[in-house]
Amino acid sequence: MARSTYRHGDLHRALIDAGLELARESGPDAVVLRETTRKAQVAASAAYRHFADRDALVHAVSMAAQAHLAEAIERAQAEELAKLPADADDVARSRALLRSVGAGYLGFAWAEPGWFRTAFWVHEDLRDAAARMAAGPGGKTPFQMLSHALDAMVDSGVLPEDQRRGAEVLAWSTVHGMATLTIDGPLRVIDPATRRMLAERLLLMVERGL
Amino acid sequence: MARSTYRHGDLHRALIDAGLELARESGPDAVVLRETTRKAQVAASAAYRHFADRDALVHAVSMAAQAHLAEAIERAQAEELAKLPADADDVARSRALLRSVGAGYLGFAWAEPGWFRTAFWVHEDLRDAAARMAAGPGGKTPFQMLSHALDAMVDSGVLPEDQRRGAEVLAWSTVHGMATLTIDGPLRVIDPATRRMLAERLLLMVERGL
DNA sequence: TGTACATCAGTGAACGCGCGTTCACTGATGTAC
DNA sequence: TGTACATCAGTGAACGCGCGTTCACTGATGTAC
Repeated sequence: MARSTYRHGDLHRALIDAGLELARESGPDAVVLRETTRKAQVAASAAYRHFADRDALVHAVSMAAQAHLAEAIERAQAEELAKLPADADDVARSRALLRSVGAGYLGFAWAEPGWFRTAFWVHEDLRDAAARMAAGPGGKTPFQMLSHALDAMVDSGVLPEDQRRGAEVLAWSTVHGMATLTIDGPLRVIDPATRRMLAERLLLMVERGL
Repeated sequence: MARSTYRHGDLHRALIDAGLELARESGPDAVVLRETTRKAQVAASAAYRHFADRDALVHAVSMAAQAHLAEAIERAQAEELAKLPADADDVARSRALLRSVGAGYLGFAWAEPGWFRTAFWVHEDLRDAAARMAAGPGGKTPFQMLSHALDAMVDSGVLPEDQRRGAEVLAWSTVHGMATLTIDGPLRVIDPATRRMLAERLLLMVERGL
């Protein structure tokens, strides 16, 4: 009896991909070990050659989802900068940089709510551990892109230097809250057009408020 | 054989209370039907006299958690207003009103993270249904208290009338994001003193940004 | 190049678990006479 | 006031379920000679 799938090639990757597919639909709870191995066409126990337990698998899927988020922000940033007139000054550039981080973040949450939720899944046992998010192809985490944009705003003089410290947390809180309230929370009833408009105003508020 | 607990008195309420105790520790997932009935010292099947299924029970517990949140905000508001000098003008009063909504919200999230998470639990089958949160003893939901504070800011002239529409969503997003990032998310490593300071700045940012 | 052998990735049967839910029951309580 | 009876809140045994995890195994692959 031929066992063509005996050596899989890259089961580690295949399991993460299967997990991503499951997570995409509804979030991290959908990454059930048995379902994931089923999707990868492999015995359930095979997962234990690559992950210590289910939590380790979900953690890996979460990291992959974080990378997708980072990539989405990179893409939004590139697009926003490309739209800028060639003679745009540093003020306009730094503003565009910051706004595109927020817009990319919200765009990802709305386009891929399952992945967005998965990216923020936290391993029970790691509740207290330092949390560092995964980077995109460009090598930066969302937090680092946000930091960079804020630095640019200080350089261009839009953001007073004494307001710089901790500004990441304020900006991040704002868009993260809108994301969670509108995909899972009580504001999920807001239609896409309205929430896009609200996102615009939210980003303006951050710019002015910082 | 005496069955002293045959008629319970108010099992409906007792199950919600048991659920609240379980939810307090770690959130809505801890409200397991069998565990809840065990805590209420009753057979598991007894729950079905009061709730259609587990989801209905968790929903009831969620509403109770929402009421706790609303009450915490009411309390924060009363305290903040009491601290105001007697000759404070409407500007100061409306500002205090808004800030205390945010402060009460964040204070509750930090003091009772399990309940906070439970308050935002969403019934799978009700994902698309209109979501209305529960009110506190004062009869107002958190959203209504926020609305009222924003109205007061318009009346006192701090908030331009043309910025009033949708301002609830912007303000709410901001504090909700900080709450979720700091209790569950990547910012959970921030120590209580630092996050209190950041909350101060966050509320200032909202005031200025709106 | 051919053969013997060690490695170890994936198998599949089995396990115990706690869960949500059902169902026929029982007996405390309220009510009608 | 006393008795018969209907009601229905809570019982407890039973169900099937899918889960995560374990374990002895097998056979494809790489390597040493």
